[in-house]
Amino acid sequence: MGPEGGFLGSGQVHVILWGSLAAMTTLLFLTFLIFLCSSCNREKKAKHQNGDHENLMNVPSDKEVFSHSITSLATEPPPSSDQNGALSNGEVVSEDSTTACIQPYEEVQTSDLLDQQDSLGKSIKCHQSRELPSIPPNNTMETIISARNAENDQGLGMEGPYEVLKDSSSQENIVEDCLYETVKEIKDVGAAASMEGSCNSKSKALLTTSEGQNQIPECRIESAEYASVDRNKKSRQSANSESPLENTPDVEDELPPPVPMKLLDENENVQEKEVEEEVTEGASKPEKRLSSMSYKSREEDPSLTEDEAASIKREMTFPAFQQEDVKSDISQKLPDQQFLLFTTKEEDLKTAETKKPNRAHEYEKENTRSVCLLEQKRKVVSSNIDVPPARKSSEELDMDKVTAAMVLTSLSTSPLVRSPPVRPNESLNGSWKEGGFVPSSTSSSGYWSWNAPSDQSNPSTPSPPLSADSFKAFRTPSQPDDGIDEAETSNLLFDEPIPRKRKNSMKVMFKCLWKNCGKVLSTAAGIQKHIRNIHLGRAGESDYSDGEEDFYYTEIRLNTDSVADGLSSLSPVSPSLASPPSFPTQDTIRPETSCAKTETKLMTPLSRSAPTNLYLVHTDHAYQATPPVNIPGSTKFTPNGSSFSISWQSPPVTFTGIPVSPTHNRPAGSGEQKQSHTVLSSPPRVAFGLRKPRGEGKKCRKVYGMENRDMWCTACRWKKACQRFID
DNA sequence: CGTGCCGGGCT
DNA sequence: AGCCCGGCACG
Ligand SMILES: [Zn+2]
Repeated sequence: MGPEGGFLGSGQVHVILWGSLAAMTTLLFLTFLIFLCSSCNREKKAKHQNGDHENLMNVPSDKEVFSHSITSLATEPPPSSDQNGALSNGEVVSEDSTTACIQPYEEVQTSDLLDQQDSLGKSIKCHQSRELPSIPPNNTMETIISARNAENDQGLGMEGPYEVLKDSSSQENIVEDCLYETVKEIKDVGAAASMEGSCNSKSKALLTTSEGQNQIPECRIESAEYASVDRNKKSRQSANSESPLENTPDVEDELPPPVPMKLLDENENVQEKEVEEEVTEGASKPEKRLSSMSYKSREEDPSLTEDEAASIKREMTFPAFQQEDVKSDISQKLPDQQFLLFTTKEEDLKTAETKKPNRAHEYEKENTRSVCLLEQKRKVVSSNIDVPPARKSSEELDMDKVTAAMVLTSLSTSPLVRSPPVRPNESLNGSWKEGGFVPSSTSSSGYWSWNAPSDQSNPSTPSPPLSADSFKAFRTPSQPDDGIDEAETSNLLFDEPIPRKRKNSMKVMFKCLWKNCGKVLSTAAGIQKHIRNIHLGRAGESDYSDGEEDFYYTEIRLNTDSVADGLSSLSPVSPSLASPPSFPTQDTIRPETSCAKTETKLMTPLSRSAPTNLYLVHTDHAYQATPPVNIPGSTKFTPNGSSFSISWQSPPVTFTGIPVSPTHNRPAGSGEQKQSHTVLSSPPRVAFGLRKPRGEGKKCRKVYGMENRDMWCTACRWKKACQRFID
C-alpha cells in the first residue's frame, strides 16, 4: 500500500502516504510483536514436531482444547490457531514451550495413546500395575516408547531455545509439571535433572514477566496432566474390564513401576523457594492452586501423588474456575502453616520414597498450593480441616511420612487386591465410572491404585514399627473423642492361627479418617456422605461429591474367623449416615470399594486403653508388587487410632499383629470389644475369614499353556498369584 | 481333575 | 532375593 500510493502521487500525497505509512508501520509492528511471542513458541514447536512427531500432531486432546481457549484469550489467538494446522499443539504457545522441557512426550502419550487406545495408554501410564497381559505383544508399545524417547531427547536439546521463548509461560509450574511427568514416564533421572536445572533457571527469570501469560501456561500444564490422568483412569477401567489387554508383557512385566507415587527427594530448598515464589505469584495461578488445594486436603489423608493428580483434575474441572477469585486471595495468604505442612509432607515423602526428585518437586509445589487453596476454600465453606497448621514436631513429620506411605501403599495395593473378598462391587457395576460415583473419589482411587502399581517401583520406604510407636504417642492423646469412635481400635492382626484362611468371609467397612472421628460405616456412600456433611460441611451438596471424601476414609476389611461379632458391632455403626445397615452392601460398595482406596485389613482392637495402631504390612513376594509398607493409619487426619495393616492381597494376607496388648483379636468376644461409644464402634477385633474366591479369569498358565511356561509372568512361574492377569 | 497360588524350602 | 514345588482350595 504505502509504496504504491507513494508512486502515484507526489505532492501532498506524500503527506498522506507518510501518515498512512506510519499507521501501517505501527500496526505491523504491533502485530509483529504479538506474533513474536507466539511464533517463537510455535517455531520451536514446529522443530520439534517436524523432527518426528507424528504423535504430537494428532493430539487434540482435551487439554489441548482447553489450552487453546485459554491461549486465545491471553495471547493472540487467531493467527496461531489458523496458521498451523499441524501444529495445533504448537499453537498453544505457552503450553508447548512450557511443556517443552519435558512434556512433549507426555503429550504424545496422553493424547495419542489415550485416544488411540485406552488400553494402551493405560498400560503405558500405569506400567506399574502389574504385569499387563502381554499376550499379544504389541509393537505399538515399543513404537510409542521409542517415540517418546526421541521426543525426550529433543526436548532436552531444545531446552536452550525454549528458555528464551518460553519465558512468558515458563514458571515453576511448568517446570514442575514437566519434570514431574517426565520423571514419571521416563524415569530418566539424569535427564530429568538436567532439564530441571534449565527449567528452573528459566522459570525464575521469567517469573517476573507477565503473570497473565503465566496463568495460561499453567492452565495448560495442568490440563495436560489432567488429561493424562483421565486417560489413565479410563485406560484403567478398560483394563479392569479386560484384564488381558494388549500390553507387551516384557515391557511391563517387570518394569519398574513408572510412577508409583510421588517420591520426595532431596531439594527441599528448591521446594521452599518454589513455594515462596508461588505464593508471590499465587494470583497468577489459579487453577492450579485450586487443584492443588484439593490435594492438600487429601494430603492429610492418605493420598498420593497420583491421587493428587486425579483430584486435581477433578477440581480443575469444576471448582477451579469458581475459586479462582478466592484463590488469588488465598495465595497471598498462603499461610506459613500451609507452608510448613507442605514442607513436612514433602520431607516425609522423600524419606519414604526416594525415587525421582523431579517429581517430588512438582509434587511439593502442588501440594503447597493446593493446600492453601483448599484450606481457604474450606474456611469459606464452613468447616476447617483438621489439618493442623502447626505441625512442627518431628513426630508429626514422622506421622506424615507414615501416612504418606500408607496411602501409597494402600493405593497401590488396593487395586491389586481388588480383592475378592470385598465381593461385590464389581459384579454390580460393570463399569465403574459409568456409575455416577465414579467421578468422585472412587474412580480416581481405583484408578490410581491400579496405576500405582507402585508395585515394583515404589520402593516406598518401609517404615516399620517405628511408626507405630510414634503414632501411638500421637494418637493417644487425641484418642477418644468420644463421640466417635475411636474406634478403630486397633487392630491386631491375627498372627496366629489360621493357617490359610482364604476362605473366610470378609467384610468391608469404611472408616472415617477425620481426626477425631472414627466413624465406621458399612457403605462407601455412607461414609462419603458422612464426611461430606459432617467434616466438609457440605451438607447441601449431598449428591455432589468431588471425590474429596474419598481421601478421608478408608476401606477396612474385617475378616474374622468369627466375623459375626465384629461385624455385628460394626454394622450398626453409622448412625448419622443413612447408609444402609447391612454392611455387606454390595450395592453400596460399588466399584470403589473394590478398587479400594485403601484397604485396610483387619482391625482388631488391641486394647482399648491404648488405641495404638500398628500396621503391619505384609508383603509376600516382591513379585507381587506392593512393597511392604507400613503406614500409620491416619497420620494426618486421623485419628486416633487407627492402624491398619495393609496387605495387598487381602485374603491371604497375613498380618502380624503386634500384640501390644494381651488381648488379641481372636477371642472374639472378650470384653474389649464393647467399647463402642455411641457412635461407632470399633470393631473389636475382627478376624476375618477370608475367602478366596479364586478369580475365574484365566491366568498365565491357562493362557499360555504349560508348554510356554516361559511366557508366564514370573509370579505364575513361581506358582504365586498371577501378576499379569489380575482377577 | 485342572487350576490358582500359599507356604515353604533350596539356592 | 530368586526359583521351585508340595499341597490345598476352588470350581
Ligand atoms: Zn501370570
